[in-house]
Amino acid sequence: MPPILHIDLDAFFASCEKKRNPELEDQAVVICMYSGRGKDSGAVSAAGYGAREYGIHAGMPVSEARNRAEQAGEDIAFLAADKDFYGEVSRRIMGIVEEEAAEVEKASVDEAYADLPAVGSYQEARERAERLKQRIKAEEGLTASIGVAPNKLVAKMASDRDKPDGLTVVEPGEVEEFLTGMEVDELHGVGPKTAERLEEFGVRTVEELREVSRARLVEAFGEKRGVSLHRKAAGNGETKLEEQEQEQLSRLTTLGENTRELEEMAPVVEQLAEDVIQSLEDRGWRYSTVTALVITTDMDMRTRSRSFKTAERSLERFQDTALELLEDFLQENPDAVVRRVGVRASGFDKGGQRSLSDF
DNA sequence: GCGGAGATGGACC
DNA sequence: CTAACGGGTCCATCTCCGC
Repeated sequence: MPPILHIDLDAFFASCEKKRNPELEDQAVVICMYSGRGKDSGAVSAAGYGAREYGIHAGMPVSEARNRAEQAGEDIAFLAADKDFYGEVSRRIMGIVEEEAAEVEKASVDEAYADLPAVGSYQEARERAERLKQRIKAEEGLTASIGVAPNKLVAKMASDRDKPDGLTVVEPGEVEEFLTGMEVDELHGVGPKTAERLEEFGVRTVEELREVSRARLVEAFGEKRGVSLHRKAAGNGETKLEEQEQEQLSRLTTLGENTRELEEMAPVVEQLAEDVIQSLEDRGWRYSTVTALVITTDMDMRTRSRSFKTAERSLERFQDTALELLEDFLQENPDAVVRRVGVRASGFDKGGQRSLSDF
């Protein structure tokens, strides 16, 4: 089995900011997504290693992160996320990866799987991975952690083993040993909910999971998830790299204030729809399904969607449909109060037909 | 049974 | 007030419906 690499850029957003502003070099950094409500309303998008020491992590409310920073008495920099900038840095680094690899699958802005041209051994793969790390450091000033393993699942977990600036090689014969002692939620794709359900089975570790029969897992989790859990426990992962096709495109925002007045949400929804349609137009895609997304004040996400028989590209059609769906939702949920709204396009027709401006 | 559509939930970054 | 809370994507499951 030829080795697969998983490249993970360390504390990527924080590292991008430090690179842009060297004064931050020795400071703990927190990257935030602000909602625009209060001064600290928002969530932590990413925390640099310095900030993680104080228990600050992605997904945490900014206000809580501020409390922790204060308690620690540490001067931590809180910065607003600049996704466009991170995207640019990402593109350049992915370019380096593409030069060093035979095939690359970008998994997110800061992660990629890669497969190497004609490597004969894991030793050789290790050397190539070292070289890739060095190039990223020399050319972009960022460190990466790399996992090398027989499949994507193990490569991903291996890149996580030694961070930052790590390199972990797991040869085929070492997979079992690598997984030994791990808790189930350390398996990529097994989150808190699944871990909790497994605990009811008396399963906490990967070794314990491996002892559960495939049939029982399927019975408890359904066909796909059951089989997938069974495979994961054995360190059996996908070996094929393929760039995943985008299948949906959404925009979501937090309202100035909670409301259930359609008129207050309408301009926001129309703007979000415009953004989505613009993106589709840039790509030359048409949509056939429109979804209205609502996050209520209790943070519950609700959706309403409608599909058309043929793919559309009209902005008005999209806006009108989204607003109708939103209206339906409000009518069916007289107690719901809306905090955030969003729209989504899916069911793409990426085929030939381009917009008129292309002719 | 099998498909598509629609709604929801889990997971990850 | 009994906590606080972004934006985005993918995948799986369940239900319903027409066939």
